[in-house]
Amino acid sequence: MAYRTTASRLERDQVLREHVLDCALQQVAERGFSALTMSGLARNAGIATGSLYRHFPGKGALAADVFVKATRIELNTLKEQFLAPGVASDRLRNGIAQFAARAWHSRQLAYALIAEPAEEEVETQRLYYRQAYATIYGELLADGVRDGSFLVENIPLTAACLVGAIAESLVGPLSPQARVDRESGLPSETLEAVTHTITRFCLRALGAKELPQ
Amino acid sequence: MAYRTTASRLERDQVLREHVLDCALQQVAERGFSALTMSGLARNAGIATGSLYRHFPGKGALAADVFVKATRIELNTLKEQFLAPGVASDRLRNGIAQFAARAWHSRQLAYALIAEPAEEEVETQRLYYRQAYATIYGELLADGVRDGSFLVENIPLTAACLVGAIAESLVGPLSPQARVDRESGLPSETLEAVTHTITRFCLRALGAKELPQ
DNA sequence: TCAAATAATGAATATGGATTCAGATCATGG
DNA sequence: CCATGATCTGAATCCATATTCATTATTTGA
Repeated sequence: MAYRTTASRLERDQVLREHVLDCALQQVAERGFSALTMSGLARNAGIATGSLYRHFPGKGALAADVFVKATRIELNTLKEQFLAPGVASDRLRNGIAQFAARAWHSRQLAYALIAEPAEEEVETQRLYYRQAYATIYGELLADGVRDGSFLVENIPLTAACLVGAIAESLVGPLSPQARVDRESGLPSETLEAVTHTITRFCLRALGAKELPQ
Repeated sequence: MAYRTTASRLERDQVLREHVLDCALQQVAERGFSALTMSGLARNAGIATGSLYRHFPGKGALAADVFVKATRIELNTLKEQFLAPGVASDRLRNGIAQFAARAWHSRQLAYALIAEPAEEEVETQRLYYRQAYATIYGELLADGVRDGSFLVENIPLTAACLVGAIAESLVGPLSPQARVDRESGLPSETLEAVTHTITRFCLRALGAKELPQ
């Protein structure tokens, strides 16, 4: 007998799989999900088209894996801020600032993760992870109600409002960057100004006492 | 010579075109853009597939027309509320209540118009009309700043936040209806409760003095 | 009513990328 | 260094709709 599934083989498989995912993520970060084709990705990753199917059951699953890999990072980064010590309003402020900065510097990726039309499997994950976002916002709101930072009645729905406001204003079609890109080449609003406005909007909406400035 | 483009012919063409659009809109309202196929629509409208191409250059243009037809109605309905007499905060309240009620009662259509992935041409129009929404929100905000209802610095960005918060909480994956549909069959939150929470969120975010209740 | 011009028909074709698979290549144990 | 079987390859195939177009039906003016 020959060619048993040895440890080093599994290891190499795992490495190759990650390599493919990395290439795919790079493509998505540069040109969005619409630019992710199996043949293009294979070329990019230095393997044959058919070989992709040894690692992923199909394109939908591959795209979903890319989505999950990237989104988990964002979610965990935000969660870290939200779980830090301090009053809830400060934690929200920091979370928004960080999220905004990350989106600002990888706009195409942010758009792909939050809003770009994609495979059914990606939409399913998007649904799931939006819930996850809403949940951590909701937990922060609950903390804030307890520590007196916020005054909120319907926490889940309010969390949804927060997610929507932040997503739309940062990476949606109404974001300052999108507006500038399409209209004239005028200098965009600064990240600082945008962060300030969004933060103020959110804190006020939650009934926070102390506002920035 | 024969068969000049007579008035009655143009009239009939126009009527047929509207009939096709109505059928298409019905399909979209019932099952979303993903269920809109040329052959299906033709069957539905009682004409041949090829005949669709006498009225529309292609599927993308047709879908975009459906989108525009439906969205214009929503936009104008909202604009009417916003242009009514009274203080800005009241007008916003009424506008949100009406928008929420309409979305609540035609959820699939609302989702199709606001969030469903669709043809490139539809996305283009979506972009345009989101700007249009943001613009009328922005005008209302300007009014509100003048009449003392609101305290807002960056009007365009704040308008984007409003659009995002309302869209996400009403028709996005985080909306109460979506949450209930997927999880248990528990009775959904009422339209009134949802409207109340969203209104409160928005008014507070704008620095409005008097809140509901 | 007829001939000319236009519109309607729907089966056949085009399209564009995902998926497959027969053959080539490679890793392993003996 | 061979035999075995897993893996890799990429051109061929599939697939689901959008689109076309030769043919048939309608409309119009004379």
